[in-house]
Amino acid sequence: MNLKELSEHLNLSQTTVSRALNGYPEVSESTRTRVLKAAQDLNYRPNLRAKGLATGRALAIGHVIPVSNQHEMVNPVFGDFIAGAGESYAKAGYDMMLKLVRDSDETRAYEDIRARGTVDGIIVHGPVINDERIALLSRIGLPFVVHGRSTDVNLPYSWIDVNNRGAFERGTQFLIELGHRQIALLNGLEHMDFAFRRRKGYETALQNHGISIDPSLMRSEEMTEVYGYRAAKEMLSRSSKPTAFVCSSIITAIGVRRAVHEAGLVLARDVSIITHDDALSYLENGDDVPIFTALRSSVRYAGAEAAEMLLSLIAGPKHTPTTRLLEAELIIGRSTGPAVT
Amino acid sequence: MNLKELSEHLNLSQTTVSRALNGYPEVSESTRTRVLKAAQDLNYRPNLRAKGLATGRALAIGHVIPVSNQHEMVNPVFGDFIAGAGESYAKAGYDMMLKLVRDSDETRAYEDIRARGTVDGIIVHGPVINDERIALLSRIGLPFVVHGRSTDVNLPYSWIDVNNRGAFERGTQFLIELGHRQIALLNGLEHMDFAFRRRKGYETALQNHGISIDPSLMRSEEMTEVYGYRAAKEMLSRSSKPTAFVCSSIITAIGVRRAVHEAGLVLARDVSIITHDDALSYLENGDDVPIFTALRSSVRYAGAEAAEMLLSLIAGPKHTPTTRLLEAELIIGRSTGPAVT
DNA sequence: GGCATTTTCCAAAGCGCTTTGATTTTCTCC
DNA sequence: GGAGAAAATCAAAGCGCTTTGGAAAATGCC
Repeated sequence: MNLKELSEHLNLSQTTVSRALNGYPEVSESTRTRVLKAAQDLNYRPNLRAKGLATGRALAIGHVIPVSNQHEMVNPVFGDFIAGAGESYAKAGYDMMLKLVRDSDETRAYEDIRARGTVDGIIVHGPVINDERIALLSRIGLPFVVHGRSTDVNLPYSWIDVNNRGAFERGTQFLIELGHRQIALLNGLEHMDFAFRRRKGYETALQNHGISIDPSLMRSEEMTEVYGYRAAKEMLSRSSKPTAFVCSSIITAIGVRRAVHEAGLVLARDVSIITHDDALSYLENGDDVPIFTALRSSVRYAGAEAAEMLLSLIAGPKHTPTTRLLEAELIIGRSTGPAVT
Repeated sequence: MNLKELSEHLNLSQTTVSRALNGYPEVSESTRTRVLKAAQDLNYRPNLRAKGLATGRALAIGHVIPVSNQHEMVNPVFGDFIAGAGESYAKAGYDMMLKLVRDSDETRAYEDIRARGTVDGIIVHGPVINDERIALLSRIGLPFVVHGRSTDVNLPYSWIDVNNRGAFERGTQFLIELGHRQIALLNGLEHMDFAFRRRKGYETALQNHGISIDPSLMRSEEMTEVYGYRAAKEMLSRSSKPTAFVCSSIITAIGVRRAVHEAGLVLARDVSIITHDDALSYLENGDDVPIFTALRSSVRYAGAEAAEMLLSLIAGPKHTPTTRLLEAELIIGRSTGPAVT
C-alpha cells in the first residue's frame, strides 16, 4: 500500500492525502479524518526512503563507535547509552543507525556518512583529547552532539558530559578526609578525554591536601576486571601499599576487590575502594546499600539527553551550541572506611 | 556532487556513469577507469536513499532489541554481538539500524519496519519460548536470522545458537564428577529460550546421575551481580548448603563469589562455581588461568556469523533456512574443585 | 566496400514521496 | 445574484538514483 494506491482508494490526489497525513492546514478537517481513518484501516505507512529523498531528511541519527585497532573492546557503557537515546528517537519517529569505525579511516567514514545521506546528525562517542572529528564534522556541516568533551579543541560544539574532574576530585577528597594518604588511581586510557579529566581531578585533590603525586600509584589502561586485579595485586604486594583505590569503572573495582580478598585483606577496613559508576542496568551497584562507594551518573540518562539535544539541533540549528554538564553523585557504600593508622 | 553533476563533468550520460560505477559490462574499460577516477577525485558518493528507492533495497540490516516493560535491562551481550556483526556489514557495504521495541507493541513494530522499507532484513534478538515474532516475520516476508532459537516454534527459520543445553549438561556433569551433589542453578529468566534450554541441560545431567532435582536450588532471574549475591547468600546460609553453583552469566558468578567470600568460604575448596561465559570484551574471564571454570562461546563471533548468514539470505533466498549450532568449550579455571565430603 | 553484429553509449521512465503553482470549490457580503 | 476572497483540492515537477529500450559507433566478415 503506497500513497498512490491510498489516494486512488480515497478518490483524492496524492497531494491532498500527503498533506492530510502530515498535518498541513490546507486540508479540511473532514477529509483529514477520512484520510487518517483510511490510512489506519489499510495499514498505510509511508516509505521512508522516498520520504527522505523528497524532503532531504533521513529521519535517522547515526551513532559512530570508534573501534581502536589495538583495542578490540566495545565500550560496555554503550548498551545503556543507546537504550536511553533510543527512547528519545522512538518518540520523535527517528531511526538509529550504528556505525563501527576503525580509527584508521575515520575521516573517510564521516564524509561517507555525510554523502550517503542516511542520517541527519550523529552522536560522537568516546572523544579523545584534541579529537579531530569535531573539526571535521563542523567543516562538513553535519549536526552532531559529543558524548563527552575534547580538551584542546577550541571550536564551539555541542556536548553532554559528566563532570569527571569534579567527581574524581570529590571522591579522592573523600578518601583523604577518611585519613588515606596512599591513594591509587586505576584510570581508563588517558588519551580518552574522560580519563584525562579524571586524573586531573584526582591530582587536584591530592595537591589541595599537600599530598605528593606518586606515579607508581597511577595506572591507565582499558578498564577490565583483570586490569583492576593485576594492578591492585601488584600494588598491595609492596612494602608501602596503598590503603585506597580510585577506579574509573565498577568492573575494574571488582577486580580490585578480588585482589584485596586474595591478599587476605578486608574491604573498607584494610583497603578502601571508590569507583565511578555509570549506573549500568546489568551492573547495579548493590541495592539498598551500595557495594561500592561510588561516583554515580547514569549513562542511560545521558543518552536520552544527548538524543534530545541532537534532535532539537536538527530541528532548528542554533548558532551557539548547547552544552550540558551532569554532576555525579557521591554515594556511600560498603567499600570505604577510615584509613588504618 | 551527485550523479548528474558527475556525468556532466565527464560528458557522459548518467546511465553510463551509473553502469561504470556499479560494474556492469556494457561499458568499455577505458571509460570505466575514467569514470572511477573522476568519482574518486571529485569525492563522489551515491546517495543511498535514492539508490534504495530505485533498487528497492535499503542496504541496511535492522537489529531489533526487545525492551521488556518490566525489565528495563539492556542485554550486556549486545555490544559484543553488534561489534561482530558490524564488521560483516561494513565489508558488504551495509548499514546497521537499531530499533528498541517494547514487547507490548512488537507486532506493529515489525510491520512498521517492513513498510517503512529502511532495512532489507533483520536480526532477531532474545527469542523467548514459542516466540511469536518468527511467525510474524515469516508471514510478512522479511528475511531474518534469529540469534538463538525458539522452543515450540515449528516453522522453519534461520538461526544461530549456542548449544545451551549441551553446555549446561556438560558443565553440571563436570561438577558431579568432582563429587558435587548439591548443585544450585542460577539461571536467567526462563521464558527466554536460552535459559530454558540451560535448565534442561542441568536437569538432564542430574537425572543421568540419579540426583534428584531440588527446586529450592534453582533460581531464574535477570542475570545481575546482586542476583547472584543474594541467591548464593541465602542458599549458603542453609543447614544443607549447595557445594556448587552453575551460573548463566559471569556477572552473576561474580555476585556468587562475593557471597562466598562474605560467608568466609573459599572458592574451589568450599564452593565451586561454573558459569557460562560469552567472552565479552570488557569482561574477560582472567587471562592465562581463567578465574571461573566456564562454558565459553564468543557472542562476538556469533554476531559476525549471524550477519553473514543474513546477508547471504538476502542475496539469494534459499528455500531451506540455514542454521548454525555453536558448541561452547569447557574451560577449566580456578573456581572449581572436588566436593568436600 | 557494404552488410550484419557487437559494443558502447544514451534518453527517458520510474521508484514513492513532497511541494510549488494553478485550479476549482465554497464562502462572504453588498 | 454575483464579484471577490478564502478554502480546498489537484497536476506536475523534482529528489538522485537505476534500468529499459533504443540509437550510434565500432567491429567482423565476405
